[in-house]
Amino acid sequence: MESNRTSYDRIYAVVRRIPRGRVATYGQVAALAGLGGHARQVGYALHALATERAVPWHRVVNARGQISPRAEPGGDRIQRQLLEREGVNFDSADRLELGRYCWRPRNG
DNA sequence: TTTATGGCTGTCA
DNA sequence: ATGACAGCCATAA
Repeated sequence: MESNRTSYDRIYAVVRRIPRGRVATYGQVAALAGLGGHARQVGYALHALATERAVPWHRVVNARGQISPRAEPGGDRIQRQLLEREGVNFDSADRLELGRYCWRPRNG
């Protein structure tokens, strides 16, 4: 069990489980990480990450299916590029269809 | 110990 | 459909 690890590590573990071409919302990741409801914490964890490349942080978007304006300049732009590179299409509103790309994790 | 911040979310108009 | 406001809480200094 990863219970010993910190919440951040749990979040990273969940994000790492997100398959390519799929996206998950912060709330979803939080719930899967056992933080249920603390979606924000996920954002902080990913922000604290900022160096790990082993975590597909770019596959995490907000509940609106949109990329949140991040602190780092151009960061959101990079995220979009990475997603498009994985086959995720964005519309004119810079959004993606959650019902289409939303990651559907199985029981576990 | 306290203070400040933040890659969110849900509700209301 | 979009725009605006407040709330919640862990991490870092």
